[in-house]
Amino acid sequence: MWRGRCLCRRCAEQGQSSYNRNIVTLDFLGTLQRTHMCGDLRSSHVDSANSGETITLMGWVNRRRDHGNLIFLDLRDRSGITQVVLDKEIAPEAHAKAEAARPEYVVAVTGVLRARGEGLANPNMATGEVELVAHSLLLLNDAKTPPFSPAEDAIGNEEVRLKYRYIDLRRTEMQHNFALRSRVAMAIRNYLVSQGFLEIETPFMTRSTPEGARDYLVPSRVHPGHFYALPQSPQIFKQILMISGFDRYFQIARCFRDEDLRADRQPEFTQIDLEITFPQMATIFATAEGFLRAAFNAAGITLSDQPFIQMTYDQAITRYGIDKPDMRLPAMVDLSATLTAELRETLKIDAALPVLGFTIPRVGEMSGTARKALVSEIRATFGDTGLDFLDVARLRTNETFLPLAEAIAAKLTAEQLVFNGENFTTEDLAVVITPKPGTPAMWNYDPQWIYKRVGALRLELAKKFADKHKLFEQTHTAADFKFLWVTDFPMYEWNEESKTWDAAHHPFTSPHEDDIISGRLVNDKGAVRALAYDVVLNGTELGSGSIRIHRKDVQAEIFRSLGMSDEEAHNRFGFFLDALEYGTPPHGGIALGLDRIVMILAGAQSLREVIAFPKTAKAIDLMVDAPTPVSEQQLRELSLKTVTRS
RNA sequence: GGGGACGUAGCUCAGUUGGUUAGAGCGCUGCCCUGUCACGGCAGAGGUCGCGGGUUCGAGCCCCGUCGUCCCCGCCA
Repeated sequence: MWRGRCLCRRCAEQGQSSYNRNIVTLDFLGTLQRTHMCGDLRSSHVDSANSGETITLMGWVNRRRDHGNLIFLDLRDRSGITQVVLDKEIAPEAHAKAEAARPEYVVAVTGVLRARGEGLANPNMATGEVELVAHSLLLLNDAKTPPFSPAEDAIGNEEVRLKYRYIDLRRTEMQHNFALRSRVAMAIRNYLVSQGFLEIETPFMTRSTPEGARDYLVPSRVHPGHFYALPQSPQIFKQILMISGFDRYFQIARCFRDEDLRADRQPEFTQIDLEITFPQMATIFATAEGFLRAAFNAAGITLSDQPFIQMTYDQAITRYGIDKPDMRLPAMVDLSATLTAELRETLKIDAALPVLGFTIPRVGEMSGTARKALVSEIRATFGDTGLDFLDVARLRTNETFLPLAEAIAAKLTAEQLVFNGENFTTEDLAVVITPKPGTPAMWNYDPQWIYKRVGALRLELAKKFADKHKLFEQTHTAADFKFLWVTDFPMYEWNEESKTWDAAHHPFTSPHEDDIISGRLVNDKGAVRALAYDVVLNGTELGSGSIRIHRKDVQAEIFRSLGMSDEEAHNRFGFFLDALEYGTPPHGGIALGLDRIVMILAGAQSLREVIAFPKTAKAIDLMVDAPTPVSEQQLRELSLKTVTRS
């Protein structure tokens, strides 16, 4: 064995003295087969009869502890780690090879499993009762010193992790995440198939429909100047599958949206997409709840059989100030009724507007200084928004306001001060948000604006105090997961910029039948409710769906109301309008984000932890380095020319 | 498009008021070690302080610009 510095050009250039410190002679695998996985070995596998039965493990060197004539290798595969002992007296050749082994070398070990002696067991390891005494060791491959060690719990920065994703993915946590993801996806498939759903694939190369998100485009070589688009969702295809009579469709489908990213948004992501004919919302809810229970079950969590709670969009806004309420936090309460006319006068609070209160658990334990800091923080958060707040604990110290404080406390005690099974005193209440007089122009006297702004503050403060109050601590039981359905979304949203009505969901969503019959669809767009619904878990939107329009006349009316001429609608969706004319059954469905479900189940803070090869916030794949420029030749073939934008 | 945080050894980070030769832990290399399991001991290597410009006698530190990563707002039917 030649030992010395690697002299190859690459190492010389990089100055990496660490590469191949010892040039080792690598072994061939030959016909050797693995007999066990590292993480599976237990006392029951020990060769107690001394029959000499051997075990062969293969994997990566996790750690090496060299005691001279005795070397320990922690051998790792996806199942776990087993300690291998190399004793110079027992197996001198294997021992010599182990001297050359380094972390992340790939090795095969054959030997006899033995129980560790008294005091030698490691209770922190699943396999800590046993160790493999090596008779032979094969060095199947060496490894450069990795930029970070998969054996370490402390993880490096994301840039390095993403560049060397294959090393990052070796970490136990990541291995668990993807095993979990696989189990969850399988459980969902099994459930849906058992409910009579057919899995049908739809195209990736499809037609750009310039609604919603920006498309990723694919240029056509044979049709210069023409482009396919990657699907933002299989929406139209799944509706056409219903028109085609497939009755129940599902797909675990990749979707693509060219929008700015977040911790919970990737440019390509995976949806559990399904659609049924002759739908009642209850059927769709039961189906989604069914596969969610199956998915959680696959993660070892048994959810209750009770249907998820439901609330309307309006209720969500007035109680939580957001359309995806986190039910782990107490709701807001409208305290308008507790304010007498005199108090409103004294406090200069507008009689027409809501006065909202919410609790911050144990805020009463805060010191005076901390409380002051919180107060100025809230002021800063609101900025010059025309909102102000009252600190109830402060109100209690002022005789004028004592009745108000008592009234508020009484109302909150009734409705709010039991949280996570604990009772709080009114000292826990910090804030009551009131619209300040004199600056109504900023929010157009819109109560919704107040609800949403206070809702945002509620979330911010919850995050701030989350650790302190163990608000989001995971016990990994059903109690950690608060689901709900939000229904009756508005059909339209007013677009202040373009002065038009936009579809709040998508333009294939059916309005409430009542709102069609009553004529509201034409006369009072702002009041039209959609048969659209979201499923929300712990403040995260897991998915959304709707009952679709199945009548051509209704679909045409919706397109018109969105400011789309018949001609324009025909240009964009002609094929779909045609399809609607050939016997379209009522249909509806839903799509849920698989990545988000797995992220929550894994207790991860980012989708990147549950997507094997994710992209950065700027949509770059750091491992393969994509996107890249392409050759002039490729561009010419596609009849494309790049221009530099100023 | 906007706001914020970060960028110093392979990794995690420290670096005082701008002042001599930029440090620590881990990792890495060599030697020693038969019961370790985050092994230990001794010795050693390793730096374009993200990049570019400016101020200054002097810049890791101050200023301007730029690039990258992360978080948030806008955006995501």
